[in-house]
Amino acid sequence: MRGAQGDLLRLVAAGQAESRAELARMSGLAASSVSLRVEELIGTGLLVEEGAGTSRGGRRPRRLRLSPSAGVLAVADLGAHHARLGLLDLSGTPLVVEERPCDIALGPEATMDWIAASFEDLLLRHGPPGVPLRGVGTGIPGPVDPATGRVVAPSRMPGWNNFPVAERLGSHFDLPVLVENDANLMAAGEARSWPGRETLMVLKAGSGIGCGVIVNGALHRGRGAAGDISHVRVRSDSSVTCSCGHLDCLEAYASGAALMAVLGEQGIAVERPGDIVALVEDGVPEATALVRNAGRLIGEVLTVLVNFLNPDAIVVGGGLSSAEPLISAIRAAVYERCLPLATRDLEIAASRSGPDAALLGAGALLLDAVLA
Amino acid sequence: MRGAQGDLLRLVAAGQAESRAELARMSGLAASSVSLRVEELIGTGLLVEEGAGTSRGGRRPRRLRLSPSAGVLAVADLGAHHARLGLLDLSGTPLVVEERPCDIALGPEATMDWIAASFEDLLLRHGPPGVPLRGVGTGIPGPVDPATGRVVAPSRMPGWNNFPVAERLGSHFDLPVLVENDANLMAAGEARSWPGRETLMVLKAGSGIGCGVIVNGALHRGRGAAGDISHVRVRSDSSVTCSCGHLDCLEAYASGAALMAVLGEQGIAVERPGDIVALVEDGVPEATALVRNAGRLIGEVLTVLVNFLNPDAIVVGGGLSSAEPLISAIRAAVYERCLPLATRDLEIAASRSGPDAALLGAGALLLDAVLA
DNA sequence: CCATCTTCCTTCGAAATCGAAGATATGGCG
DNA sequence: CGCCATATCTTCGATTTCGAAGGAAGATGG
Repeated sequence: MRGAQGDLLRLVAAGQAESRAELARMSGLAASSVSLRVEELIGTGLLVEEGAGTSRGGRRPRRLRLSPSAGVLAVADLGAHHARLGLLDLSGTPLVVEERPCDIALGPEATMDWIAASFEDLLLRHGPPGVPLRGVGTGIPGPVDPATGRVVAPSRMPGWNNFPVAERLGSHFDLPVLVENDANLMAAGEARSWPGRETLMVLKAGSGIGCGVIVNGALHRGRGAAGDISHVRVRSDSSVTCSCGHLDCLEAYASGAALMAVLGEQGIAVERPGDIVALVEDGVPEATALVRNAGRLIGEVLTVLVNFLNPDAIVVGGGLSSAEPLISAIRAAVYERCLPLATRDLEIAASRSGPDAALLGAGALLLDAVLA
Repeated sequence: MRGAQGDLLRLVAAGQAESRAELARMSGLAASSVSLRVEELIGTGLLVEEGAGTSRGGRRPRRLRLSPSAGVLAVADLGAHHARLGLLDLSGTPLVVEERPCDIALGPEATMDWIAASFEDLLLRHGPPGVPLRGVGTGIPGPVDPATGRVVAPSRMPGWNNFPVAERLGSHFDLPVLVENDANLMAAGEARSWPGRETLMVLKAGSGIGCGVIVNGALHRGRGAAGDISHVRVRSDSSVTCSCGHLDCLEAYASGAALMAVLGEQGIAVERPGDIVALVEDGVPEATALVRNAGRLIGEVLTVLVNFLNPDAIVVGGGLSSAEPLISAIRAAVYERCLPLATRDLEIAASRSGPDAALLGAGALLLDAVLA
């Protein structure tokens, strides 16, 4: 699984290569070396040959796939009140995905132990017999220090500050463990749906506002908080104090939580960001206006970042992302104020990976650890 | 010069390795392979052995250096009214640097031909005899499309839009040619002075405001305009229309040109950004207040970007950077409003590479092309 | 249907790379 | 001073990787 062998498996798992010829092109190794190694990998049962692909004008390639029995990954995406949990094969294809209620206010120990137990449960009920678990990972709705796997100064996770999440989760499994910010995972998941786009900004618009950054195809972590845009000061007539102690943070105006609060004051009861989307689709004008305004504010913040980073695409995901006015308003703001060179081929679009993006991202990142 | 050989030369040139042992560690090759290749490189005259280094507790390493006769690079940093020109050896050490007046308003053809002639002149007068020219490069005070080497929509270079600068400069030399935005070159130059700091924002505060971005040790170009912060809208009571057509751009308030205009209105004549620094050092209160305010505005823009990118350091260069109040004000703004995780180990400091940063950056980037 | 081109994959000798062992050189310490 | 620990560099046989040539399988086009 080490070195060159790992590289080849990674290419196949990531869907970047499907045949020996493609592996040779992508890995830079000689075709003959690839053949040798592939033969070994088939021998050890990690790869399987699976029929022929489509010809590109010559002999048809013999398609390669990761063996379904090579292993599974258990991944989770932890939210404030729910968690999505899933099993993936090593190529990142979900075998099963479930959503279960949970409450991060119970604290990090209880929550991590609950995730571990849920993984065991999923494996028992849906894990293919005899296929080993190869890695576990979870997303966290707060900043994670990549060096230590600890949660650092989360704004809405009381009791979690500085808790060694990765260590606790890892204590249940003697395996590679991944703990990462949820927006970062979403970004890693989307990245695979945008081939050819090397630099992405992936916005997570849900109860909060998060953003994951892909630079040159790789997740940019910074010090663990990279992509944070929720505490940017927005231009506003009124004046709101954010939970972080500063004035007029984007999150205080444009997050799902902020919108729900405003709707609540107007006597329109909403429980979760998805309810806002439903209101917008039903044509409730108050909701539409709110969402459009949120999009404008987010878009104005993004203009700065688009000029600075010059991404190839801005991908909008999260519970609010299916509200069409949100994306339109973001588009309008960005295209209006950014430099022509920065917007020339910039695509601004809704998520392609859907609600499982974070789980897919966890799989993609875990794969690197597993095949290291 | 190809492949592994090039990698070893690059490591030596970049100062990342000084002995065979270090080369082995940095390159990942086996010590024996390194020895073989180094012997070859010494044989072809590209490397020379130069005395012994300091022991780290065992046998002393035999220090390796690029041969002074391996080649020279001719580099320039083009400004609005002046150009810095220099010759570097392949390890990026300047052999000679000169500043000459020039005028980009004469148009791209004349300017590029003038640069080429100046390179020839420098070589005649300062080039070591028999040492071949291995590459040429220049910085441009405007956006450069990395794919085509053309200037794209420059705000203050009339007549240059879409001109194939790299092609024109290259027509004089049958060699690798580099054309890059000036702030990007400065960033590439600073990067070598900040070992261990992988992600940098390098601010160029001169007549204009530019910024170069280093992510994971490599220059981030985006679509050619990455790092552009001059047209971010700032919070302001008054209301100024920028040359780009939008309201209240940072550049209209905090660039050297803007400061000079304000000072002019106050009857204080200044010719170039350096004069402002002199006024500040002389304790002229109007100048100090202006510079401090510019720093605050720049700092407020940087807060957004620091939260987003989580750089390891912010480096301030350019003609205004030696004005101490500028950096203090930037520091104050950033440390006040950024997330703790983002500022925990963030360093905000003046340039370490000095006025030749852009030339050094051109050398570093050219080296990659030369040793490709 | 057959010649020809393209692409995929394997074979096999040549070349590069590795890695273990040893030679060389130095600092530290009793 | 002599011995040991450490680090650098080289030697040499074993292993891996390369690359040119060729075989296999299919597309294309008369």
